[in-house]
Amino acid sequence: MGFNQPLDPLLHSQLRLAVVSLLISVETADFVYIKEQTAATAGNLSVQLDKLSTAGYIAITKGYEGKKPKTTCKITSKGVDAFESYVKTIQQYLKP
Amino acid sequence: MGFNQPLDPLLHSQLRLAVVSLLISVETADFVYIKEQTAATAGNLSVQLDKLSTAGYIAITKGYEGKKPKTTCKITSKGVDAFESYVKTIQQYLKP
DNA sequence: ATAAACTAGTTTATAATATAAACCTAATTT
DNA sequence: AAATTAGGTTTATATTATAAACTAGTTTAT
Repeated sequence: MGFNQPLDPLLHSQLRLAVVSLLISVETADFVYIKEQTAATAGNLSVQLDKLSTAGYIAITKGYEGKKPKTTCKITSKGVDAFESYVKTIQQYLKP
Repeated sequence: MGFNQPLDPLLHSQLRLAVVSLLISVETADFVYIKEQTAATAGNLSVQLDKLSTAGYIAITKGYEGKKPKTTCKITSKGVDAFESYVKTIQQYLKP
């Protein structure tokens, strides 16, 4: 219980935290929906989804809905673990 | 109550959040103590204290203890407000 | 008394991040 | 068929965080 426990840098980013938080609550969401909910720009979202995916925090599936491309995201168990751990850690900063 | 409310970028930094959180709990602390508690490097701490001070979130007093320089920090009411607001905002990301 | 090491920081340089702007491909509308 | 829209990705730039190097002075050892 101090002020020196590291906060997972992958989650300590407004947009990535919002994405993971959203995915935890809905379990699956597509690019456009996430973009709307987080009010992010498409470019930024694309980059941050990539990072979360590379880290294994989310799984990205690319497919089509009719003729339109559709990118679907789902949180992984690793992502859930990381989020829960992040929450515990930052809570210590919030109520000391 | 969504995933798009901005987190004060001044507080959404591990070290600055730790500093402000610490100062809220102790009311006054010197450079060396903050450095120990947060396990920060002196350079990083110096920069981040400066930013918090410039923003008016903390007040920095430079004096001497005997012959040694002593930098003392204290949170301001603006800093308290900002911290409380930050806590409320990030809580919405943490328990959606 | 002087060199070596230590304290308390600051400044500067570098690496990492976030963001926006520009771009791409295909589909739809006019 | 030209322009617009949808769904993204890539690239360039600005901001941030961090460490490394440096400054100024003090204490300790020689």
